[in-house]
Amino acid sequence: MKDAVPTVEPGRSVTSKVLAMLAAFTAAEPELTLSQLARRARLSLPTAHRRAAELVEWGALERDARGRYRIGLRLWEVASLAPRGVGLRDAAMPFLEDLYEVTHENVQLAVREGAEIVYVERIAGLHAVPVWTRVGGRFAMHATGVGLVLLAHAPASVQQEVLGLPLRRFTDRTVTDPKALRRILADVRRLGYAVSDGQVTLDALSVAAPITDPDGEVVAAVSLVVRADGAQPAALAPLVQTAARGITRALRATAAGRPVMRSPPRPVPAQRPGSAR
Amino acid sequence: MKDAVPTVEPGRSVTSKVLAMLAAFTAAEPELTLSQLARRARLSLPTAHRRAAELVEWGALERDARGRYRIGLRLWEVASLAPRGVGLRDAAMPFLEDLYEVTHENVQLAVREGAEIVYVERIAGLHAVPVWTRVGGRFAMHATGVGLVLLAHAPASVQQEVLGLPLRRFTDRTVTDPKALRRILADVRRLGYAVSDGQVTLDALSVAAPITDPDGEVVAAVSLVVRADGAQPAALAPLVQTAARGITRALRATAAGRPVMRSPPRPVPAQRPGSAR
DNA sequence: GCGGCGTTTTCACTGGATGGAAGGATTCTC
DNA sequence: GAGAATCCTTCCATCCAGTGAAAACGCCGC
Repeated sequence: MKDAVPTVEPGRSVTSKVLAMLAAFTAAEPELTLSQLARRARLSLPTAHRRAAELVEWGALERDARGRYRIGLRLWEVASLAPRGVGLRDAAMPFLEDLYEVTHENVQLAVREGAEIVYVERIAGLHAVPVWTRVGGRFAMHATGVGLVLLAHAPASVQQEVLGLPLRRFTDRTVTDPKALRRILADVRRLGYAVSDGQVTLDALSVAAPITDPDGEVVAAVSLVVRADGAQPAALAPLVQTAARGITRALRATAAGRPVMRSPPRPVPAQRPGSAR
Repeated sequence: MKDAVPTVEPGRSVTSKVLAMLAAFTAAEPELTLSQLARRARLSLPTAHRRAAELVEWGALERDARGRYRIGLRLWEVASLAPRGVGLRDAAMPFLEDLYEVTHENVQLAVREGAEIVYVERIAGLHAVPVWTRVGGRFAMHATGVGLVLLAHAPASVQQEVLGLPLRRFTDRTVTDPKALRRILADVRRLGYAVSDGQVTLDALSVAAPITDPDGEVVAAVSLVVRADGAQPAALAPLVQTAARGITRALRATAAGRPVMRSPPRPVPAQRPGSAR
C-alpha cells in the first residue's frame, strides 16, 4: 500500500545531506541551532541530529556554550589545503604586504568561481576606505577591478553567461550595457590592468591586475581599492602590476620546486587528540 | 553462512567515509588520484569514486587538469565561516598588520585545538626569520611562544595531558622537563606574556601574548618571532601585548554589535551558478 | 600489439539511514 | 511560578541508498 506521501524522500544521498548542512551556515548567521540547521538543510530533526553528532565528533562542526552549532576548526584546517585558497594566498602574501605598506590602502586577492569572484585575501588598514568584501565572500564580476580582470581572461562561455544575464547596477556609474562592458574587457586585456571607478560604491576606485599560473592561464587577480576622489589609476597601475608579476613568479617557484614548503624537523604526530572525557 | 570476511565492513557511516576522504589530503600532498584517495580513506574504489563525484559536483573537491582531486574552493568558502578561523582573523588582522609594519618580523596568530595549536594567521615578510609554521598547520604546545601562552591558560585537564606525555625536544634549549615547564607556565600567567628562546630552532625567539573573549577566556594568542641573537624580549613584550589587547577589544566589539560586518547594498544572489556544460 | 595502471560502469544484495512518535530539558511569557 | 513554547534526544520498524566484486574502458610506455 502506498500512503499519501512516502515518508522518506528518495533521491537524496547522505553525502548531499551532509553538504547541505555545511552549506546552511552563512556569514550573517555563522551559528545555528539544530532546528535551524535541520530546516535549512531540509532534513528531519533526527537525521540532522545524527549527522551533526558525527560532524561534531570529527571536528567539522563545533558547539558553542549554548549548544549551537558552528563550523569547526578541523574543517577549516582541511579546507586550508585548497590550492586555490591558502596555497595561492601563501604565495601572494608577501607581495600583498608590500603593496599595503607602500599605499596603506585596501589590498585584495580574488579568484573566479563559476560566474562570480571569491575573495581569497584582503588587507584592510584601520583607516582605509570601507569596502564590502570579506575573505571567503562572493561578489559579481562586472563591477569590481578584480572581477573585470578575471572576466576579461575567462573562457568565452563564462563571458557569455555573465554578459547574457541582466547586470546588477550598484551605482549610477556601474556599467551594465553588455556592449560597453565588452569594450572595457578588451581594454583590460590590452592594457594589462582594470579600473573600476565608483562602480560598486561611488567613493571607491579599484585598480586590478592579473596573476597567471605557470601555464600562462590567468588564475587570480590583485587589486588596490582607494578613495575615488583624486585617485590616479594610471599611477597606481604599475604598483599593482608589479605585485601581480611578483605573485606570478612566486607561483611558478612553488609549482616547480618542493610541494609546498620546507618541512619541520619531523612532523608533529597528526593523530587527533582524543577528547579527554 | 558467513564467509571469510564480510565484504562490507560494517560500522562505518557514510558520513565518516566522506570525512575520511577530506582528511586524506595533507599539506605535503594536496592533490591525489582517485586510487590514492581510496587507499588513504580505506574505501573501495567504486565507493571512493561515487563519493568523490558528489563532492566534486558540490564543490568540496575539484579536479585538476590531470584528473587528480584536490580540496575545492567551495569547501574553503564554507570553512571560512568558522568563528575560530576567519572570524578571529578578521578581527585581528589590522592589529597584526600594525605589528608587522613596526617590526617587519614574523607575526603569528594561533588558537588551541585539543593538545596542539593551530595557526590561524601568519604574516611573514620576505626578509624575516624563516619559520616552519603554515596557516592551518598544527604544532606542539610546549615549545612556541603562542603554545606556552595557550597552554598556560588552558584547562587543567589539557595541561595534565600535555605535561603527562613525553615532550618532544626540538633543540638543546627545548624545555622538556614537566616541572620546569610548570614553572614557566606560572611565569607566563604572572607576566602576561611568554618567551620561547631557541626552543624550536636555535636562531629564532618568539614573544607571545594572550587574547581573551568577552567572557575573559583566553581564546587565542599573538606572537612575534625574531632572530634570537640580540633580541630583547622585554622590549618586544609591550608591542605584542598592545596588539593582543587591541584584538581583545575588537572581539568584544564584534560580539556586542552587529553579527559580523556591515552588509552590501543587497547580497549577491547566493545561488550556485550551474556548471555550464 | 601488449601489458600495466588507473578510472568508470553494471548488478544484485543488505544493513545503515530514515522519519514518526514520544519523552526530556530548557527557556520564554504572562 | 505556572504554563506554554521551543528545542533536543532516544526508540523502533521499515526500506532505499550504499555497497564491493567483476568486468569493461581508456591511456600510456615499451
